[in-house]
Amino acid sequence: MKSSDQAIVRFAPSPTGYLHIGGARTCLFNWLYARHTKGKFILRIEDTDLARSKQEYLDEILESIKWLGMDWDEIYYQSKRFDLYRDYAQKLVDAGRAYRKDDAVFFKYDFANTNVEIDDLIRGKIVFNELPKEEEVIIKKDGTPTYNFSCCIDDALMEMSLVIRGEDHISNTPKQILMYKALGFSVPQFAHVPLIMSEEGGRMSKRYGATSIREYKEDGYLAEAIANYLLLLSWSPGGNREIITLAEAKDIFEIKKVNKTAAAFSMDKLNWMNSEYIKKKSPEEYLSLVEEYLKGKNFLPDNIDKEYAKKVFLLFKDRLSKLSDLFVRARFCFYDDYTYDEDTKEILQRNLSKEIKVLAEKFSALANFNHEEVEKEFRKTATDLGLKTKELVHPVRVALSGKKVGPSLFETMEVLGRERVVAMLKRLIDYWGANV
RNA sequence: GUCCCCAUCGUCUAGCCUGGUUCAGGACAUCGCCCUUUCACGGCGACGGCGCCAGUUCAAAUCUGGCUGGGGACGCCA
Repeated sequence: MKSSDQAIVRFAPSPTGYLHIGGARTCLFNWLYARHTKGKFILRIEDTDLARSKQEYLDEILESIKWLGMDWDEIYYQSKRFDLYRDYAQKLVDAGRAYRKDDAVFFKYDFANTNVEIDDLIRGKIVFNELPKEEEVIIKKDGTPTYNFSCCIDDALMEMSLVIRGEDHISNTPKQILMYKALGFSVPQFAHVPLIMSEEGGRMSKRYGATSIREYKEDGYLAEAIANYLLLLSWSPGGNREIITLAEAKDIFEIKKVNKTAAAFSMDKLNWMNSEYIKKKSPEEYLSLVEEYLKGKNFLPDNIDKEYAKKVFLLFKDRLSKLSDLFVRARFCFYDDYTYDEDTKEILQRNLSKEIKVLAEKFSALANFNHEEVEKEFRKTATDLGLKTKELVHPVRVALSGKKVGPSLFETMEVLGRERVVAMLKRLIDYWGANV
C-alpha cells in the first residue's frame, strides 16, 4: 500500500473514437492529481467492445495524450483481462449474488442497501433514492464484461484511491458501489468533474466544430495552449492567472478546487491563448514548430528557398491565432496567382496608376532594397506625389497580397524582394487598365 | 417519465466553505480612444453579472428552503 497522500488514479479511455476535448481534460486532471501527489497515473484501455474498438483509435489516443505533455506509469488493456472478470462473475454466482441465463451473467442488486451514498470530492455527498433496475448484466453472452462490472473490478484491483471521471458517470456510481460491496471490495472516493459544453451550451459534438485533440493539432494549435485552455475550464490557478504550464499547474493543482459547473468551450478564447503561446516562442522555436506543422501539408511550392520561407513565416509570427492561418495569410508570398479580395474593392476604386508607376520606378532604382530604405523612398515618393503615406500604403498592400490586412508593409516588401514587388505593382496597374 | 447534478458579466472565472474588508475583481469577445502604415500587436478606457421568491441575521453573492432555468443518466456502449 502506498501512503494515503500518494494518489493512484487512472484515465480509462475507450478506443472507439479519437481522444476528444472532454476526455483530454479528464485525463489532464487525473495526471495532474497523480503528479501533484507524487502518486501513480494509470492508463486503462477499456476495449471490451471488440466490435467497435480499433487499433487506429488506440494509437491516436495515446499519441494525443503524449502530445499534450502527459505520460503514464502503467497501462492495462481490459481485453486481456476477460478471464479475470469471468472469475469474479463466477464468484458472485457461487455466492448467490448473480445467476446465468442465455450465456450471460446477471448481477442481482442488494435492495437492502438501496440508499447509496457517493462520497464525491467535488460535490460532497450524493444520495440516490432509487435504483433503476433489479438486476444488471455483468457478463454479456459473448463472454465479455459490461462497463460497470469491469470498471469496478479494475478500480478495486488496481487500488484506485480516487476515481476522477466525467459527471456523466454519476448515475453509474450507485450501481458500481453496490458491486464493490457484493465483491467485498472497499469503495474508492470519487471526483466527478463537470462536462464541457459546446459554445451554444449543448453537448459537444462534431456539428459545432472540432471535438478531437487530433483535429486541433492539425489546425495548428499548440499542445501547451490546448492543455492550458482545457485546464481553465472548471479550474483556476487563482490570483487572476490564466497562462500556466502543466509543470506549474502540477505544483498547485487540487482536485477539490475543481468547480461543479459545466463550462462552455470558447473558440475565441482558445484562439487568443494559442496566439499568446505562439508569441511567447522564440523565433527558432516558432520556426521549427512551423516546419513540423507543414510536413505533409503540401503548402510550399516544390523548389522554394528555405531561408526565404523562414523570413516569410517570421513576418506573421505575432499575428497568428493558429498555424493554419498561414495558409490563407501567407499564401501570397509563395504564389502569385492570387486575386484581390472582395473587401479591397473600395481601396482600388481610386486609380493611382500614375503614382504606382512612379513608385515602381523609384524602387527599381533603389540601391538597397531593405525595409529602411524602402520605407524612406516610399514616404518621400508619396509626399512628392502629393499623397498621404497611407493613401499609397493601402493600394500597395492590396497589390502585393490581394488583402486588406497583413504584416508590416515595408518588412513584407523587403522579404518579397524588389523583383516581385515591382512585378506585383505592375500587375495592379494592369488591373486598373483593364477595369476602368 | 424516473433519478441525479448545476446556477456570479454574452463566455471562462475570482470571491462562497470560515456572512461585513466587494455599490463583486480578472480574462475572452464587443465597442471607443491612443500609437500607427491598414488590420493586427501594444497602451488606456467603456459596456456588462451575483436567475427569481421567501427565510435566517444588525448584515447575504456568500447560510437555508422553494421556484425557475440549464445539464446529465436511464443499452448484453463505455
